[in-house]
Amino acid sequence: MDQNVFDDPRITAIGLLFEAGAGLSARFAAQFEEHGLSPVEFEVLMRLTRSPGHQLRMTDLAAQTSLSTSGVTRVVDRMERDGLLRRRACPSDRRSSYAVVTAAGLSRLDDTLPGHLRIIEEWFTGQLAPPQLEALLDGLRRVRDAVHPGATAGSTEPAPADC
Amino acid sequence: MDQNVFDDPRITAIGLLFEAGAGLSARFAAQFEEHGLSPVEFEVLMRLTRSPGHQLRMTDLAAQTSLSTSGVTRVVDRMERDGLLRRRACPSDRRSSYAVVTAAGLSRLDDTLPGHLRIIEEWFTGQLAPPQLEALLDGLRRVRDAVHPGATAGSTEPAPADC
DNA sequence: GAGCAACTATAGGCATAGCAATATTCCCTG
DNA sequence: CAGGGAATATTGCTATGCCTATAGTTGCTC
Repeated sequence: MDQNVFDDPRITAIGLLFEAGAGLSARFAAQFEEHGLSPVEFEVLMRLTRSPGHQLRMTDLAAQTSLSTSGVTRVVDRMERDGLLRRRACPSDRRSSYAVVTAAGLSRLDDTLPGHLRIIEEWFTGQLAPPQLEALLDGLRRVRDAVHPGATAGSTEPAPADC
Repeated sequence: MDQNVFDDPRITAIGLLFEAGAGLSARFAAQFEEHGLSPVEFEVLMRLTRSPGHQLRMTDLAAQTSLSTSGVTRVVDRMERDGLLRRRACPSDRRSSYAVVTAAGLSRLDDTLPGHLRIIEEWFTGQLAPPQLEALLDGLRRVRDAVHPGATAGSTEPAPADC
């Protein structure tokens, strides 16, 4: 085992990226919890709400989050039980069903977002001078586009209009 | 619900950070699996191996990873069963025990690291020109230091010499 | 030196999420 | 229009990790 590996600039770099992400994640999770949401539930709420009609097919929701389809089934189960979402059958394809954000879901997201944005600003974007931030984001964009797991909003084709 | 929220630069920024991280994580996980390691196991192996004596008390290991103490107990259980680690009692404090990397653990890490470094380079550091990368890392360092969960190597006081 | 609070590791119970299997539906091909 | 392969959502099983409780140890205070 070569001890020098730990000083490898690649190890340093990836360590920075993940430690920054972990620190932010922890703060996000704490704030989500104040509003009765888990990180995954918040993500689902965001993805659905930013989609046309505040809805998405289960499969598409899975593709846009880090969840598997069975994971989506279960998260939607929970959120439906809590009244944040409801399922709606797709009239044109009886295999598909849509997860739709309810008024309660929108309201919950409304309550949660201001604090969320405040945390992002306090611990991330506000830590850097504007040009520094731009440079950081440019780099991240580059990496994101390279590894792109297809998670960018709108990357999947819009759902059929009749659904 | 204000649709403009989704165009908020803070949302964009945090999205970039997390999508980049998620894409890299997925690739790492696939490569770890080729070597019979989970991401958490790799992290444990790294933290221990970079520590003096290739060992760390359970509590310190928990502090340096994203795991709780009970989580560490169980990961070390598995890795000990697989022969990658062993437990060693601390002679000066009978409450504590150390997780120590075995020869098999070092060898496993040796096998895994080259591919890991290759992935970092291919999808992260190699995606950017050197000055771009420096700018990105400067920004990340700034954010990391702000949110610092105390995970930086060597941040915890060195273990008593007799342990 | 007896009592007590803090610390350390572990075990039990619980929640979450992935994989594989399943049932249903769709669509294409002949 | 019949049949087979692909797609969709769900469920069972399993693995993982957190929270809480527990047992043992330490060190401080009186």
